[in-house]
Amino acid sequence: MDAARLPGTAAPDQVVAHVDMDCFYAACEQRRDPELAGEPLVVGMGYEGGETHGAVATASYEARAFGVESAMAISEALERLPRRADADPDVDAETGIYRPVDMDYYESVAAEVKAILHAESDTVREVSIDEAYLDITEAVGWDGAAGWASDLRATIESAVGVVASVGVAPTMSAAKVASDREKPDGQVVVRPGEVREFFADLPVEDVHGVGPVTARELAALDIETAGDLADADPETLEARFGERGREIWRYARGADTREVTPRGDPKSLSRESAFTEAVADVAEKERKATTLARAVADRASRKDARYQTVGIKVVEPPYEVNTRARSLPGPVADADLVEAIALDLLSEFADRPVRKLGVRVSNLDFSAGEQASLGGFEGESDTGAASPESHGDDRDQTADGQASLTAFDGDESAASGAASDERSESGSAPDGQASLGDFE
DNA sequence: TCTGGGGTCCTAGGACCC
DNA sequence: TCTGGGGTCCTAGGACCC
Repeated sequence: MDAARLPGTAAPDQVVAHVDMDCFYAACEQRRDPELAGEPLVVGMGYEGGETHGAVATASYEARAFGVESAMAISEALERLPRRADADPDVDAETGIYRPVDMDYYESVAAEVKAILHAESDTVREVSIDEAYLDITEAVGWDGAAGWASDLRATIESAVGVVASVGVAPTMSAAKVASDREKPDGQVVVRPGEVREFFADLPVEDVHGVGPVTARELAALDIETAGDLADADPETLEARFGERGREIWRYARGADTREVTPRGDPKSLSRESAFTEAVADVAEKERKATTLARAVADRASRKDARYQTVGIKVVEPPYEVNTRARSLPGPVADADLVEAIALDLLSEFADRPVRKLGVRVSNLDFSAGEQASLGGFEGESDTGAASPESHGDDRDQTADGQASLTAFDGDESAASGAASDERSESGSAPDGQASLGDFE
């Protein structure tokens, strides 16, 4: 659909709202514990009460006044804003409150907000726990946009007890920037025709898709504002940054042709966790990898996802990221197999110090739920078990599917067990090669 | 900057196929 | 075998987003 439009041509007349919760994790903590309202509050990831490890996930505005920022190391945040629990009550110093992330609680609060959003529009794209785009072209339109945004913010605050900012614009990228302009508890409406002017003076990092690396390279080209980017030569940008170069150029010009669409199924699921300090001990690394593998398999199973690829991430000091992955002949749902593959991939790093480990499953397949009713299906006859959409995948699932799985040199029993389960579940096409041969 | 956790997309090279 | 073109899938790394 987007491809039908030439780059740079106007998007269809679309009214996009971006709703962004303000300091969401901190706001959730304050909702749960009203005594935290108005306090400098820091919510830390990878942080346990009383420790100094981890990073700032969210700081309340009161904490930001002390220079505490998102992604900052907790140790540094503590230097700028000492922890109240550690402070000498006799010394009159400003202190803050530190809390570890409680994702389950934040998700429950987010669900209340999302329910409100879905009542406002049929087309909602949830981008993250605290952010969503709404297509309000039909439901609201331009004339009602400001009043609608104001009502929405009031509804969220009174019904859920957290505060949101709203941006409305003709494109997703402009709506996103607009919601950020009057934070907290603010709103900005950018009308069609105003987008380029709206962007002109913003730092180039505010353009979606421009991060620290690209911003540095752009600065070397004397491109510092979104206006500079809009005026730059797209050929030069493309030569330097590939397709993304042209894309950020279009965004800076307000020519973002993306339409708001709901998010589909996830492409991958992962769990990762850092050690407090780098660890070389094999057993300790394996313990963590096992825990992560179990957690990721559990997450997949709760989402009814099968996976065809299992991978690990290994971060070595100072911050070298390594990834390894192995694909299977067909999708599986088998925690033992995830664990065995993760440990096998990890063995490459046996004698190396590691600061962080991750386990990921990808190549996800969500069709298993539909096949569950065919559960009685057994054996080699492959009629019916494969859904039409999975036909292409089945070509890979030749008779050697079992051999490939068992060839994996980890836990043989787990691997071969998974292989036979898998074959009976998805119904392997015994001869994918023959059809390829017909091509000649 | 010495750095958490969960994702997405793009690119480049290699294996393999006809 | 160094000779073509066209394609797919997989792995690994990088940049980015929140």
